[in-house]
Amino acid sequence: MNEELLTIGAFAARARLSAKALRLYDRLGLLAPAHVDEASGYRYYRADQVERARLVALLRQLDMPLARIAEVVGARGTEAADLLAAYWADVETRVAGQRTLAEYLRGRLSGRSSEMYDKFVVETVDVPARVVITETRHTLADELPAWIGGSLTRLLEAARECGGVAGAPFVVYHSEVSMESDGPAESCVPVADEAAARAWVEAHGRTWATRVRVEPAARLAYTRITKAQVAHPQILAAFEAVEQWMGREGLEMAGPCREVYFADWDAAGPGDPVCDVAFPVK
Amino acid sequence: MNEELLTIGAFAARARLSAKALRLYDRLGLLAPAHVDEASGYRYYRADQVERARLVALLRQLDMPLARIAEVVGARGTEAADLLAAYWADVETRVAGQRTLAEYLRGRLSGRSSEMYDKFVVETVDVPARVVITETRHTLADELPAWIGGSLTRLLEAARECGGVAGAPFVVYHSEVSMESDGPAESCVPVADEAAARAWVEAHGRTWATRVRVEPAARLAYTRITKAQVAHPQILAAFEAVEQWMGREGLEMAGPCREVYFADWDAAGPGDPVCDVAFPVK
DNA sequence: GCTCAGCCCTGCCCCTGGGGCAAGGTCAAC
DNA sequence: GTTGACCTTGCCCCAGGGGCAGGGCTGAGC
Repeated sequence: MNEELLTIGAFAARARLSAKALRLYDRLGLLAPAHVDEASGYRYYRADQVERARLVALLRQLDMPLARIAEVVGARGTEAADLLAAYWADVETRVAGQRTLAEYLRGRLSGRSSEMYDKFVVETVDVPARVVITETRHTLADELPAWIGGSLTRLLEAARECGGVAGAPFVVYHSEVSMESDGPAESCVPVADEAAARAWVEAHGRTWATRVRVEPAARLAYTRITKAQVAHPQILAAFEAVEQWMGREGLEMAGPCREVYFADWDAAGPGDPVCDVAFPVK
Repeated sequence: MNEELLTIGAFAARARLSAKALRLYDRLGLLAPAHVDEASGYRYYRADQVERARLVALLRQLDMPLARIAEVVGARGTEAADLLAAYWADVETRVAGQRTLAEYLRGRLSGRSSEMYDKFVVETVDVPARVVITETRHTLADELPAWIGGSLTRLLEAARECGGVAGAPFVVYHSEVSMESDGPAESCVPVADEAAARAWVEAHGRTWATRVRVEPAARLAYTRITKAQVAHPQILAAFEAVEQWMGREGLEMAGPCREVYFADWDAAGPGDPVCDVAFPVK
């Protein structure tokens, strides 16, 4: 070899990685040694592989999964920078949500209820019985926003042929929707004309399993949240706050929780109120 | 039972947790069922345990380890809020460091070297040979700042009896110090009087394995960083930047890397320059 | 050429926080 | 009494390695 080859230990020291990690990366095809002795199995690395190994090590410092690291180090040109930027934007989004939740929990654990009221103002409102057209689906939390968007768009369009939209669209969670549990969730749009709705569903409702039902009158305990708060996990703080408030007020839950979208989602900024997180109470 | 007991499935639904998770929390003692049927092994929970379970679920949304969650839910009064605040502050610190590193890497991967120069200006300086008193220790990255602080404090005090401090203290990394690899690192304080230093070490140097040596003259490639940048993992960006610069300039590494602390650490603010990240070059 | 320390190899079990499945026991409604 | 939904334990799986055991390789000194 005219190029000096490094043993795994020497290479590990230069790359700021452990030999164990290098063997793993070899097995995963992320960083293969330049040469492997067939008889002994010894791995030998070229000095110019240090740069790639260093990059892997630095990306691991960002807790990037090895699969995504493989994409980054395999990308050409500015694509690698774009992949990194996308990954880091995801991290920042997640941390921002967790930050909101942490602030809420800190207030709750400290027992200073004034801080809680600062964060979530809970009130009640009576809503009459209404006819709604609905779609129901099992989905996980990460796909929920996309499904809600599509579903409400379809229902709002259909509502025009059912006497028009007669109230704010809402989504009912018949069971928990989280990263593990998949609901079901039911998106609902109130319409003015029940007969027209039943006719429309009869004619067009098969594609998305659209149904018509009467949402009974209820008293709702709710808190108003902003567009930025409508996401996991920070929205859990709002649900929690309403439930805590119900407990303090001695109100019992009378049905599944829901999110009421009373504003134009697309036109709203992150800080604008767009949604009420609500529970039916007795 | 006058209190209605919930089966694990019903309890899981109310608590927004999986039955699997509840069994794990039971085994870890984090959330024991109110009653376990001896014959069947069935777990039964009281409705008032939902609150604790919800809290666990929310803390898990913050990626808090179960061991720390156990501390939080077991704490009384405002202690729980303090533990949460401490945990979240750790997270924010870590993410802030990763954010800095991510920004550096994005600039590097995008290939726009101007951005790199914006972030790290690398220069060279010639330093003469000097007599230093040193302490050497194996330590991991998380304990490194505490050790550096204590060690340099001790050495600066000792230096007063060795003719005084004759230059900026520095720390030499003879091998990688990270979360996995433990160095060794060597803290050094230049002193004016070699004979006095050797006498002092002879008399008092056993406690901390203090030694005296001559640091040879060298040309250093270095970049200046702020107090906020002196932490893992973001400081790795500075080391990387200097090495990249050396590669472009055709300079070869001539010894172990080091951090030179030229300013008063305690008096500096997060944005003040306090440290040079340096490599000896040929 | 021999020896011995220091590398290196593979393989196995460990960690966290569960998910998923199989085999079998229970419970409640019909 | 049956049936189907629910519950139990136990085992294997994931990432991203750490740590150790048992054995092979290599190179420097003699």
